[in-house]
Amino acid sequence: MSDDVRVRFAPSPTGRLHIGGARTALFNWAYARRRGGRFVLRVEDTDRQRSTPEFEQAILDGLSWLGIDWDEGPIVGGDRGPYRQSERREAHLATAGKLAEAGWLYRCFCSPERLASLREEQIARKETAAYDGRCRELTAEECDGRVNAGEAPVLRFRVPAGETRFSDLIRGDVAFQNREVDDWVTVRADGSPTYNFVVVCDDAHMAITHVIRGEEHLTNTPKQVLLYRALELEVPEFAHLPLILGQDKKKLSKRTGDTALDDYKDKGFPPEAVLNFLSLQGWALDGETEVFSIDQLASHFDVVDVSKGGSIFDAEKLLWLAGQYLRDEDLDHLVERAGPFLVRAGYLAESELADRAEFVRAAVATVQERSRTYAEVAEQLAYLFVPDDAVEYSEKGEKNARKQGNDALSAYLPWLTDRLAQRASADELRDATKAWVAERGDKMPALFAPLRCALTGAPGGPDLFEVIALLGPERTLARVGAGLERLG
RNA sequence: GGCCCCAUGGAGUAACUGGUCAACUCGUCAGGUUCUCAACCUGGAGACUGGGGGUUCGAAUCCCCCUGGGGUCACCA
Repeated sequence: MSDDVRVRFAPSPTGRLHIGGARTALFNWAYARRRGGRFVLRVEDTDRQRSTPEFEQAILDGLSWLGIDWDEGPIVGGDRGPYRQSERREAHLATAGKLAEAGWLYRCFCSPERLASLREEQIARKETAAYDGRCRELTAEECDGRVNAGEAPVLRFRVPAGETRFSDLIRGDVAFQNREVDDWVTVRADGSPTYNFVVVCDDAHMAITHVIRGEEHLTNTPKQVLLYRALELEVPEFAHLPLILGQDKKKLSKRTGDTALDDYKDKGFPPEAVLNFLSLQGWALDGETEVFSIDQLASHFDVVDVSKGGSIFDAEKLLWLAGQYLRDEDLDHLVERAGPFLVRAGYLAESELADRAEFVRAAVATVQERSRTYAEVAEQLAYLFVPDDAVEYSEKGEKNARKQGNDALSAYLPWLTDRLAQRASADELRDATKAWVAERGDKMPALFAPLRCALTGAPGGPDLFEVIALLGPERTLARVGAGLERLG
């Protein structure tokens, strides 16, 4: 039934939330919303060495930052918990017991060393590396004897002959020969259950109807399908999402760029833009609309529309999208988001954000249309927060200035001093200045290039009269004075 | 290497169940606008839909082969 769709996102808290994981979560979420189903969050923290509460928190925070909420899982609870895998150990072992009883599991005493050399040999012979079944037919007596002698066996799944096929919502029918699927370990020698085993236990327990995950799990699927059947459970629908690739066309990894969602948060990307971008990796709303909200995603998304091929992560397009969102933000909202970046850059103290609110607001307003991230907002305002005699002249800015010479600027200084004393408004000053330049028979850049360099050091930027308004008369004149010397 | 998956301009995608010039967005190039940068506007280049065979009146869409790329082969998840 379409109305009891249940999907899940099952990250392991062994690192920060990966950009690919974030998209997997997003597509699961969107599918649940579209179908009126439930989105379950399950934390797979069974690798106790590597799992930490901090990473778990970071992952939850990452999802929240994007605007993804979950109906069941950590914090919110639910009646099919616990949602932390480590807390489900008993249920896992009970299921293992049941399976063993039914004859699906057998004890294996092969040493890791034997398995390793077996693998090597098989690879050398160009065969599929798989367990050879040496312990498959041991009798109960033999096994008990070895256990009493102190050997600790693993429990392997007895893969039947034949083939396993399943239908993938994105890829269609997929078939694997069972002989290619080895008798994999379900319970380790120390009694802990393995990943492929617990995934099925948990997905079944949580009544997951659609398993939507990354393509790297495609080869795990036959093992899991076999397990569902052995357990006499209904097999869920599967959908394997194409991978997000780096510039090298390989699975996105740290080598090829920022892979953690946090990196984009830290770099000041609007979360809406990141979410929008992620949606576009493997999916399109209608083939025309590029910029859309999370609500539009939720009302249009369907996994069957996801494309099969992996997509290369294009940072340029993400930046473009970021700019779309940032320019569209309400100024107060933008100030709120960009403020922390001004503080982080060391331009302002936290308290000044409030104390100098009007100034900050006016400053941010000047760069909104030319910024794509909050970090860029701060970056472009850097010139405001340096001493007037130490404005950093960019190479290009200075070159532009020197090309024009100092004549216009030095003549302008006394004129400007006078105007500023009369408290001319930005608009008045702009008009008057242009008239003044024209009267001298100069081209506009003759004055503006050196003036811009003196005031901001940059080759381009906001309207200079807005800059002057931000700096105020005193600092403006100080900078022009300093500029005349430095450029002379 | 075995197995599995995939393949539309540089990138992301579209093209209903095969049907006129393969569409949109990013990027790129040129011009306009601006003191300038960005934004914005206009225009352009860029794909014989990886290659080769079929099926068909007709294929990016169906079939086969090849090539290329990726994923995966643990007592990690």
